[in-house]
Amino acid sequence: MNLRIVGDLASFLSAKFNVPKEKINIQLEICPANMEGELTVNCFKLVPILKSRPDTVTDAVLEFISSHDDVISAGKIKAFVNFVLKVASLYRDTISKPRLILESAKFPEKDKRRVLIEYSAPNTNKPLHLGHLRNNTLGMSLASLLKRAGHDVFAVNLINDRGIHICKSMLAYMRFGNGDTPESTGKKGDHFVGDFYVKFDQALRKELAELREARPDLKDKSDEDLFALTAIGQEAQEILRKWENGDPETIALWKMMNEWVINGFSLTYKRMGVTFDKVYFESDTYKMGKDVAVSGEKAGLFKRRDDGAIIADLKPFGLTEKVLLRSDNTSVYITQDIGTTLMKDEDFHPDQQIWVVGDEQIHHFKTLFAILKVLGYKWADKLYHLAYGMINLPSGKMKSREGTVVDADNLFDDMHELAKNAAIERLGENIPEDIDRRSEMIAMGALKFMLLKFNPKTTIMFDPQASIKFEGDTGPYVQYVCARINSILRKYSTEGKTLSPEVNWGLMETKYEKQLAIVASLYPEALLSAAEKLDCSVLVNYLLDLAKAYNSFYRECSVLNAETEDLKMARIALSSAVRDIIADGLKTLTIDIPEAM
RNA sequence: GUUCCGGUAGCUCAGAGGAUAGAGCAUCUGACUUCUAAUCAGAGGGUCGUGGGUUCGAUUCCCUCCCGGAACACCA
Repeated sequence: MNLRIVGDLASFLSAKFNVPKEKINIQLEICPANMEGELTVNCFKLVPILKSRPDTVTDAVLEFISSHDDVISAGKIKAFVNFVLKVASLYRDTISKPRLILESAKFPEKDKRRVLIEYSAPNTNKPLHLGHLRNNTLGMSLASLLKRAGHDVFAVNLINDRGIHICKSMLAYMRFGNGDTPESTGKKGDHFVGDFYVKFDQALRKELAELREARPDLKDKSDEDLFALTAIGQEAQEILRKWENGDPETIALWKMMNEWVINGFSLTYKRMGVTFDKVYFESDTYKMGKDVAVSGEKAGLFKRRDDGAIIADLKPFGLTEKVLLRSDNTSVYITQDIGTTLMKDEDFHPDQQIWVVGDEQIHHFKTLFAILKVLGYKWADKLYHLAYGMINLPSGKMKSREGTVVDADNLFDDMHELAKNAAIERLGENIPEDIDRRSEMIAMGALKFMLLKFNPKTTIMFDPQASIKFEGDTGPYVQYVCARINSILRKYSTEGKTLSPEVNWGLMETKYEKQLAIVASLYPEALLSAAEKLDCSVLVNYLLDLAKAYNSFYRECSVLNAETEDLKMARIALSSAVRDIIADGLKTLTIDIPEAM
């Protein structure tokens, strides 16, 4: 919102209190509904800047505002100055230049950065579930948001395609596969492989039970401890060894099964709209970072322990010692992450790297960032772990063993079906040809919106009965506003009329119209605040506010049946501007909008 | 044990020094011969986990404690 009166007030206060104008940052607020006025200056916030008493500041602000040309009325309550703008001034400074609003939702050129976002990072042993959907949605929407705000953004995926987990699926396939393939069974590749992972787990649990039966002394050991004592566990580890030694048969099976899974993932990604600038595979990167550990030790940055292991001392960072290279010269998880971080830096030269990874890895990333600081990389303090919370079900945590995991593809299908049924119910006889396309946009919009509405770090509760909604604070609620406006614009153009460049904005005098104009003009603040905080929920909640303001306006102020042709024109211009802003916002969040609903 | 995150309406969540703490859902009332009711208007519903402190002012910042979750590997 760029009101003339704000700049004028800053000049006035600057002169009166002898404070440089640049220091006077006035954030106008929307006046609470139960107060007299439309806009508010919170004078408490100016007190420290102007180094004066609240009363003095408030009186000065009130004096200036009430005598300003743009103002109809003003008053103060405590240290709040509430005022009402002249209608023409309000529109002049807000919605009458919609293109300007959209254009100013961008960081200035000098703040432009190169940002690299890594997200998704799936394991290739089973299909994606709701937790992955939160990751993917957060990652792709954040990438899109930062791009929209003016940064150069690169998104990468690091697929975890090697390790014991895929060996488990391979072993189960060797045992129970009968040479089936996704093609021969008609199953999506990731689900096909995931089923074998489940079969492995079932066989393992059977062996674990037998082992505990036969060896009472092991009864209290954890599954992890006993894994290497089971025949099936040993066999899986043998496959991992063969893989590491490049055994051709093992490699061939591994390649085949990974391809199945990744083909399956790409269908899910496509449906969500997930894309990457580059995809890394852990099978290529898992040995990286060793040389950094070694050269870091030579440079005196890391220590060599008596047994030969290389260790980073992170006590200055409030952390403990961390092994980077074992005494047998093999690397650990974090060593690999050091390597891939450096590789991504080489590949993209970003100013900032962001990882979208669950909050259970907060400690890991603190450690990683500390090590990179020890290594002296100047960009190390810009690294950011977007740590998001888990998703719980009413029954508690999602557990694959208990079959309570919400499968991504199934969820998509369920939501699509529900959206379609809801549409058919509303449309009655007139089922449009593109009903499936529409239902898909509504379903995916509802899902993404739901996942983005919460602050990323909160643990969220997903109740299928309650969370799958198309009414209230949802994506479809916002989409629906666009559909309504589209409908108005369609009807208007079939009247043979086009939007006039001459709009008399000042004709719109109701509180609904003015409120809508004010909220709409706050779009740049919302978008940039979301980008600055790396938090899409800021933008989501803004779009809900704007959609609400439009729906109130819609009910109270008829557009096509406005009293005069000029008023109709003005309301159409207002509606059109709101539609463009909402469309821009939803697109920024990677949410599509159906033309009609 | 240490560290981190959370505790706000019946439920799911916003608010992060400022006005009488908000939204959606659920419950109840009202509004479709009207530009799309996936909508709108209204009602009820709160000791902002507890106890202290900081100040003009604290749900917000600091400390105590209680409750829930997570992390603290030579696992990934």
